Amino acid sequence: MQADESRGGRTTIVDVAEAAGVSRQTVSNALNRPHKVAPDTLERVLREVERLRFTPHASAQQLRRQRASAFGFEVNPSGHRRLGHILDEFLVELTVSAPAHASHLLAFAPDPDDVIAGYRQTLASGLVDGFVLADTRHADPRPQWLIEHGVPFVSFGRVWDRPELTRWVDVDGHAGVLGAVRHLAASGYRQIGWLGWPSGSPVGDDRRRGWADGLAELGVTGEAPTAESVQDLDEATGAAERLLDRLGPDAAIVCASDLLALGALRAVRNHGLEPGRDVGVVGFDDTDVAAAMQLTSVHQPVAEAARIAWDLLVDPETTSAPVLLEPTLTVRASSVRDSAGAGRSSVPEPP
Amino acid sequence: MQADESRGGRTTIVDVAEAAGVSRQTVSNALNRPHKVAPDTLERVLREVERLRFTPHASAQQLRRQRASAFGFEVNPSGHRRLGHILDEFLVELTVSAPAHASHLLAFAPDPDDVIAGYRQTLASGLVDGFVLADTRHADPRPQWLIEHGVPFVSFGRVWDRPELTRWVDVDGHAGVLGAVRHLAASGYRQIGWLGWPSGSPVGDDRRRGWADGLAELGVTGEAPTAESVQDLDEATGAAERLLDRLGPDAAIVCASDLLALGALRAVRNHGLEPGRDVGVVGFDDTDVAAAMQLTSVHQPVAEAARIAWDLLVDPETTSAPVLLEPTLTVRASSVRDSAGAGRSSVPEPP
DNA sequence: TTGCCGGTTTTGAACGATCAACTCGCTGGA
DNA sequence: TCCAGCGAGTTGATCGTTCAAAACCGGCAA
Repeated sequence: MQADESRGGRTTIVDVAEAAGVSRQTVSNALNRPHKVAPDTLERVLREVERLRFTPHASAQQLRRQRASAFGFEVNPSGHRRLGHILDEFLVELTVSAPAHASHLLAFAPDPDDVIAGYRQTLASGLVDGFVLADTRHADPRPQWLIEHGVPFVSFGRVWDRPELTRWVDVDGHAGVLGAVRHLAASGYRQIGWLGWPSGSPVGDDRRRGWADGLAELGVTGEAPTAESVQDLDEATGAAERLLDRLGPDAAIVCASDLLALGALRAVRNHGLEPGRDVGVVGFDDTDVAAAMQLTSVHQPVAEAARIAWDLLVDPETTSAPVLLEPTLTVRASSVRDSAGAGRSSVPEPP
Repeated sequence: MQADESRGGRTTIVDVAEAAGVSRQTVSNALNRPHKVAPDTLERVLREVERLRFTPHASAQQLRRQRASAFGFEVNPSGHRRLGHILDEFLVELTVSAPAHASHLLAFAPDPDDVIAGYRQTLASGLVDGFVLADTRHADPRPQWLIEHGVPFVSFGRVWDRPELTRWVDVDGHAGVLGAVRHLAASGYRQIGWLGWPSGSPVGDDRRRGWADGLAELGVTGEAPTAESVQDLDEATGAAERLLDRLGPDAAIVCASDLLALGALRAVRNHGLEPGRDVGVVGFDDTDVAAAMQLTSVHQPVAEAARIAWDLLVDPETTSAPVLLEPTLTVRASSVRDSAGAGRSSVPEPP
């Protein structure tokens, strides 16, 4: 059929060049620097590119350009998997927006005993130009190492230990919880307690401050009831029960996570009360579990975070300021007081 | 320090060769065909590889070998996201076992309007050698296209339309549900109903057959009560309520998914009954939601499936038979009749 | 005529690895 | 004595692309 594929397997830039009657470099220019090619030549070349369905060989480009146009994303085996799948979702959204930045994403799983080695290895193989960090821990060794070695990266989540860094996107947990408090107050709940993680976790502390500032805004002074629990359902249930004992009627509980909120729901039930009608409950992350339990929850704009992460990574000049995204509140039955038709909620569910 | 990096940036095979006093090809052989290198030379070369922390440049290898040692995995934006994250988990486990097969995984998100184009493009770029399919739909165009173009692939999930294919791993839904039926019978539930998807979905039909065969094994004859619902919580709840009306005391409901099971739990509550003690409920997939709701559920061995997928993909000769994995049952309160500390470890109520 | 200019296109080299063919020294059978 | 055969190691070519520099070319001023 086509003399072009005479060489065998794949269609290369040379096949296109011959078909269009130009040199390989002109084809390359047509694709990468169209302004350097005469208009009619350009059209002819692009027509052949189209016709032959030419796709440049990525490895050859990477080798010559000394750039992979790819970034690494660390995934972890099921062990330290939390309730909810915010990070899975973030990975998916990163992948979706990758082509818009002429890049792709490489998932990799470093050895838990030496995470840095995994990063070093992946980088040295030339498969990636940099990394997208997520789930930034306290005393996280990764930012330090990456900076020392001049490796580009962005982080989903502030780099708490190094406030001078600006290359991150995060969701404003403080604002999210503050919004939840306002919503509860507007819905008529009279007392609003906090069920959070033990202090020391930067994310948890930030969310808690949102709650405290919300109360201040409402004019509440003095000690407000709080309880603490680690990320475990039974423990959260117990903590929530103790919290309930200290709350008056028409109270609500704002929680640092959906798992804690689930514990709160159970505690409310155990007290013979009904979530929503008797006690408001709000969670954080808007996970599947929240949807299934009709739990009002703070929703993170993950897709937007992913897009911004790419911007920061690929066009570092244009977007240099750190970005703090505003979460939204997904309102469901657990924070609605007049639950007509209890058990079947009137709140529309997201898919 | 080291004369090796005189050339500048990265450490190449030539640097290692000079340091070890051999030619580049010998270094290559030492790494790829150690048996072709004399023992003492081998040791000397490997020592230098270690010392200089040499990592071969993946693009260069890929270009020369005409092989990417990478496989594509399709991810989809949040739209058609289902309850549970089996596929996210599968992706993670694939990534974890990738290095064991000297490969890696590339996530990509095809245009939903022309999925095949995404596959063609990804393949043509030379970034991958083949694909891992998951979530094989009915009348799925992908296997057809891949076969026609001689592209290697495995599938997580049988390729239902083409029974002659053998390149897949799957979890035996039939056996999983059968095991659930046995468990329920052994736990003392006297009547076991089925809450499934409308027939026509191969996965759902397979699971349903597991239930039917379980009943047959127990000696149940005649019509047993079933109900159908699409994957939607409210609809599932309604279907389960109708099913409950037709079940006697000490009954149990086996469901085709955790979402359906969640509907069943709500229906049980709406009838003033308690899951587990009064009505057994079993779901499928053992998602976060199941764990949170104390729902007994059929658990898929995802990590094992991922490992086998790599085997089938990378060493096609050694493992040629299709593999059907046995799921396990994660037993929780929703299928335990004597809920001793009721309220604590028992099933939380949905609102 | 010559020289130079700017836009356009082509040619040689290189990215870093592996494949294929070759060299070298040695052994052993005819 | 000769040379086929073998193990160990080397060298040249190559994968497909882009960079850098050179070549081409019509036009226009000197």
